Amino acid sequence: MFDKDCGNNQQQTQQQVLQQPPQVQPDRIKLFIGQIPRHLGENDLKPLFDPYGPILEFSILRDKLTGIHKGCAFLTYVHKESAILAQRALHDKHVLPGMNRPIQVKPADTDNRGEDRKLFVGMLSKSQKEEDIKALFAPFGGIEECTILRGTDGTSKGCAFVKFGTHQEAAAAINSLHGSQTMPGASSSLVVKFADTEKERQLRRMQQMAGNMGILNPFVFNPYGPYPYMAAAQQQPAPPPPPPYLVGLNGLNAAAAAAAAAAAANNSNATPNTTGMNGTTLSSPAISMLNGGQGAGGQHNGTDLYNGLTQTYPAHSPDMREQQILYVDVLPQALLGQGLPNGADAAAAAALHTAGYPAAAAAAAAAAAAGLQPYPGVGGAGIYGSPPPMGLVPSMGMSSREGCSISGPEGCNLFIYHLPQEFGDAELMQMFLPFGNVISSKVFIDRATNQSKCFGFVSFDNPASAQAAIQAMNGFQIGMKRLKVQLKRPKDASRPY
DNA sequence: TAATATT
Repeated sequence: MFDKDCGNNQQQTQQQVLQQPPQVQPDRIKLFIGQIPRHLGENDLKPLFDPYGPILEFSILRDKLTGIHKGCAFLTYVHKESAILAQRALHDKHVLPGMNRPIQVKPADTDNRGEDRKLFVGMLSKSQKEEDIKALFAPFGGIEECTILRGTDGTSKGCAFVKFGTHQEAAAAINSLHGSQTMPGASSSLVVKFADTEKERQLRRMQQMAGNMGILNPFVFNPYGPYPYMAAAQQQPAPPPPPPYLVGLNGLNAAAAAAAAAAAANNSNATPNTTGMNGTTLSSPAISMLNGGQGAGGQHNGTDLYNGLTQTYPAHSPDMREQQILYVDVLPQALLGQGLPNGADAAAAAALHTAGYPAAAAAAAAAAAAGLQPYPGVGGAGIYGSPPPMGLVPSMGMSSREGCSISGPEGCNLFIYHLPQEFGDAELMQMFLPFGNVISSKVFIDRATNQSKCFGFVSFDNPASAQAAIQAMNGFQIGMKRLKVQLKRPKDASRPY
């Protein structure tokens, strides 16, 4: 049958022949090969694919910068029929050594990666199988793929991906099925929506990491505050220079960002059963790679009080939306070897960073290293401007688990809900210092578990600062949660029961 | 309730 095709090609015009050499079928199929062990190269795998016909092109996908094996490949046979044979013979049929899922052999997705026709389905029963999901979605169109997400033990995670042939079919399924029913054992009605795009996934990972890692620096992170608001509202004569501890913090953030980004980008390199976090030291390539990245508006050198290394911190741009990149000259050596997330593929962080994910970089920058040493001064006299009024400074002897806090005047005291679990009084204070003199910060601690209850109080010495903080920080996203920042009600009104 | 990856 191949002879017949060659014959057809010979009948084409001279120009067509030049564009399309006769031995290559114009309708050849490029296959995507997945679940390839990362230690296998092209030559190791060729024997697997050779039996189905002559191969036109076969290449393992590798990271552009690092050359790291991505665990997948593209394969094009000379003949379309070979591709069909190979897919039929191999797809989902073998588990390559070291993998825990079978090899994938299927037509490669093109530019949009099929994302516009791929659905995420949530709130499924754990007992539902691929066939059940297919049956549910079949009325809306042709299903190209249906995958239930499972843990390594094979149990369903209660969600799935379903890929239709067209965007319209997928949309129809959403319209009819989303919220239409509640599956047995599910906590709410069926969720049917378009799957996250690759960028959204990156962001999600970053945010999760930011949330997991705790301390967050609104100076770097929050694209809409606090400065723009403060400038607009003229609550403060001028943005204060970054206090020394924030210079250090930015360095920490940058290092954490490098690590976070590396870990995120590194997911593709993780061996099965391994998550993104391990104790690997942030490797030196991170430093050199990140040195190449210049953040918009970031340039000034400062001296880190911890280690004396040169640092950079954001300039006081009137619009913090400009400041979405990492500001790094030199990562603090003190961070290296502190059990940051896997930085082994740190160059990938740079890749993420330079490949059009400024928001991801910013989100990554929001994550700061665990083990941050509070700068002497946090928790004491005000970092900015004049010290708080006498008698309002939290006593050094006050235990952070006592749950009491000092109130400022009415209109100056904030309730903060949905704090990250890791936040203590000091982190809470750091987060609100940009808005004025924080005279007290208190995270509530559960006595039984010694864990944060994820809410707390912050008090300022004036209502304008409190309002500025609400404006900038209410709704501020940390990880999967959003802060809720409200005025605390006066004492006499705060006893509803 | 979010993943093994798509030049």
